[in-house]
Amino acid sequence: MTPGDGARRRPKQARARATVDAILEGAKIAIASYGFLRATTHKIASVAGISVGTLYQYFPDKQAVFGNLLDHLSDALLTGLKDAAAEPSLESIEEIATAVLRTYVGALRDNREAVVQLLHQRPLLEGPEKLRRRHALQHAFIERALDARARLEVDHDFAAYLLLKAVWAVALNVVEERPEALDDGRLERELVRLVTAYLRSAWQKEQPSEQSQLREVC
Amino acid sequence: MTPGDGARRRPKQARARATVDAILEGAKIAIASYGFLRATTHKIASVAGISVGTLYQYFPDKQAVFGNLLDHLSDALLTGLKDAAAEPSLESIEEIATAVLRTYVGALRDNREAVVQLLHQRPLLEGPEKLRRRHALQHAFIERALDARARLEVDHDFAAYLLLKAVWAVALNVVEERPEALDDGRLERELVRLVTAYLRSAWQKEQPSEQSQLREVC
Amino acid sequence: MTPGDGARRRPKQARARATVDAILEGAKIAIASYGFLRATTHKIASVAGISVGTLYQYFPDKQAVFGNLLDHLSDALLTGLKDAAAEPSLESIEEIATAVLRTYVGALRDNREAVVQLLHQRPLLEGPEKLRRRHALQHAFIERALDARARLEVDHDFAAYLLLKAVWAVALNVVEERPEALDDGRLERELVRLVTAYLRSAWQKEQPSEQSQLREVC
Amino acid sequence: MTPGDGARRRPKQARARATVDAILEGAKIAIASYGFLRATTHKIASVAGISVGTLYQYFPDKQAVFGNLLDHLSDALLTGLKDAAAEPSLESIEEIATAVLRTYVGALRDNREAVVQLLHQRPLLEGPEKLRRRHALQHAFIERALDARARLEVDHDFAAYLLLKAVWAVALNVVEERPEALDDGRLERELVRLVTAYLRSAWQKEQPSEQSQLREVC
DNA sequence: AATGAATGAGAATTCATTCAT
DNA sequence: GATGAATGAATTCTCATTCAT
Repeated sequence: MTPGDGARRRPKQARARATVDAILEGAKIAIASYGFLRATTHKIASVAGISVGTLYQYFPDKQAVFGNLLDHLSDALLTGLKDAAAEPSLESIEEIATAVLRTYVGALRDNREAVVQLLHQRPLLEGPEKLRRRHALQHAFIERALDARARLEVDHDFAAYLLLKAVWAVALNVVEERPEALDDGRLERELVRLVTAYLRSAWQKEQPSEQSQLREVC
Repeated sequence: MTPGDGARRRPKQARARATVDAILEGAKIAIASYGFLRATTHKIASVAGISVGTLYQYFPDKQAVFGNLLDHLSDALLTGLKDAAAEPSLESIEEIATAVLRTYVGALRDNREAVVQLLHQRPLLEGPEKLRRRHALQHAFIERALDARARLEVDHDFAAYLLLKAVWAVALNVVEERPEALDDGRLERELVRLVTAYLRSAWQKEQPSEQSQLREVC
Repeated sequence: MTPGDGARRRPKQARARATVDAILEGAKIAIASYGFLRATTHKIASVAGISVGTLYQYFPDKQAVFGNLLDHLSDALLTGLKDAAAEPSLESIEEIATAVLRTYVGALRDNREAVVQLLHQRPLLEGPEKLRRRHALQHAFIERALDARARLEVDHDFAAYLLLKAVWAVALNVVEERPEALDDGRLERELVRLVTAYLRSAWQKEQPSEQSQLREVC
Repeated sequence: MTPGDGARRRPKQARARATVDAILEGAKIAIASYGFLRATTHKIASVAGISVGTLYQYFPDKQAVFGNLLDHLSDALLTGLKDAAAEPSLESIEEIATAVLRTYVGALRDNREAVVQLLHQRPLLEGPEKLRRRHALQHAFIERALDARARLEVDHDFAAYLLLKAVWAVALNVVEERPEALDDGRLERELVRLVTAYLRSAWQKEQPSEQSQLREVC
């Protein structure tokens, strides 16, 4: 039911590597231009400047192309997030959230069209297993950040999940429907507010005060 | 690009109305059973207990069927929300948010499968115009609620948009991936927290205190 | 691995029945004209005077078309054989063999091209299960004939199998390569000789004499 | 319609000869492993341990590969048959038939999978011309054997043809469907019976007795 | 109004063959 | 000579839509 999405052949030569990149780039452009449903293998190949046959020499099927593209984009995003959160100078929740979300929003700005289309289709592209595994990554990362700094009333797993989905969806939809908010900083600012406010609100009550607590933890 | 989605004929007789309903119900079931991409017109008609030909007598094309179904679901939801929010006994933000979100989550629980599949496809089903218009409804409603009760630092439009998207996405994903949270009340509770925390945080600073302010407004 | 070959829909109307027949006829002609490997679904549909879509409305896939055609031809053949062998006036092995093989050869004469191509592909068209089951029919029939009339040194099952294959293959190849022998009676005569000689030779030794034995049995 | 099947280049060096052999062996294995239809040029090359390009340096097209493989197998078989029949100590029809068919069946046992798949496809692989020519070889041989030893009622050509086809088909089918009979000697024994009985039956009537006649001839 | 048979453009995928390196 | 990347025509199958009955 969930098709594999590994590359069909491990490209050994430089030309082959370039072709794989061209295909992924072609897929990104084709999705952006025609939309997910209209991005046929022939169009992808055509945009990539190759023939269908070549596409199928490197990917077992259409899903694999999108799957790989998704992997690429996700990886790029995740790497950015890790770097942003690892910055030791960050102290308050606001600071961390700001750094992380700035990266998030920035990554989105760069790919816009394709990302939006593609990411909206994740449930179709990947079986629940794959999906959960992929999320586990970003997830684990956020959860770890939470664990390190605070004790919440909610289980951290669900809090991380909720924030991830909320941020994700808002950002994704803004790209499509309110692109101006992507550029004028409103998206970033309000996402920071959303995340920060939620986390503060979930702080365990017995702790002295939000302010002192925060000082202590960070 | 965005096909029309009005019904082809305005059904005046009861029988015709029943047929339309059967088709919409069939579409919902077909989507739930086979997934969005595999819900063909033949399957819809078959589930509805009619023939394809008849389906096309009431709807100009497939998109119209899904469009109408989406309208139905949205309308039902919106009505529920309105009723929930109109309840005069509600006072604090928590109370209002709780009432509204309880309705939201409840509606989701009832339709699960179909709703998830269908709603995930909205960006594909409808052009941006339609989408924006549809949102405008729920939107306007929430915005109005905000206007009536508070002055935020952010423009109310964007705040409403952000909350709508966040709540929507979280709820939708939970149905698919964390169904237990749908039933044990966690989803509802945390959504309330998310919305309330965000709104409090966005409160304009010059206002005396959250509590007094709230009393005044409501 | 072995695709189903039942009809996709049970045709209710006369037109549908006619279409199914047209498809089978088209398949037969297409095979005869282009050969088995070149008989594409489009060619079959085209020869049948319909569109591909219609073909797929009645058969789940290409194999099913050939499978059904095979069934038809086999059934026709088998019926002929039964009738031929049931004739009560037949007494000696020669007479029975002659009657049966005349039917066999006659059936072959009528369909020639298509039959040959199609029957040569049986191992591809049908999984071993289906194949064995199909054979079981003709087989059981021959075996019964043997049982009724004689005791052989060999197990009747293998004798029947051997004769079936031998006769089948010779006849099939003659259609292709020595069509003249099909028409001038040589094929029929020599097949009778082959079958009769084999059976006589396999007669159990302890029996008095071939002649008397034969009288007795028949 | 029937593509050429000579080797593209006449390999003079030992290395080239080894490559050709590797390709033929690869084709045999590929057929045995994947079946005739799925034995692609890439698979053949891959199994042979070379690249597609190299394959096409030695064979003009795919058919040529199979054609050559068929030649090889046939030649090997024919040589075996000749040797078997040339044995001067053989006297009766039974003895000759036994010797020849033992070789036949033995050759089959050694190649099983590939042979079956390949030989079933002969009518597809080769035009009628080629087919007739190829048969002519085995054929001429058998016919000569007949001429040397007996006078039949039938023309020897047709008798040889019939026996060849019958034996061939039975043996081929047994490999697939009754492999046990290939190993326990039943196949061989009954084929001998079939051939011997047929030939005896076709003996010209005016001859004194089968036994004396046979002595005389051999 | 309803039916369901027919349509055919379009999509995914395969594989024999070529050719630049 | 060898390689393997690239090609693209050909094939199977799907499904939204039409239309004769």
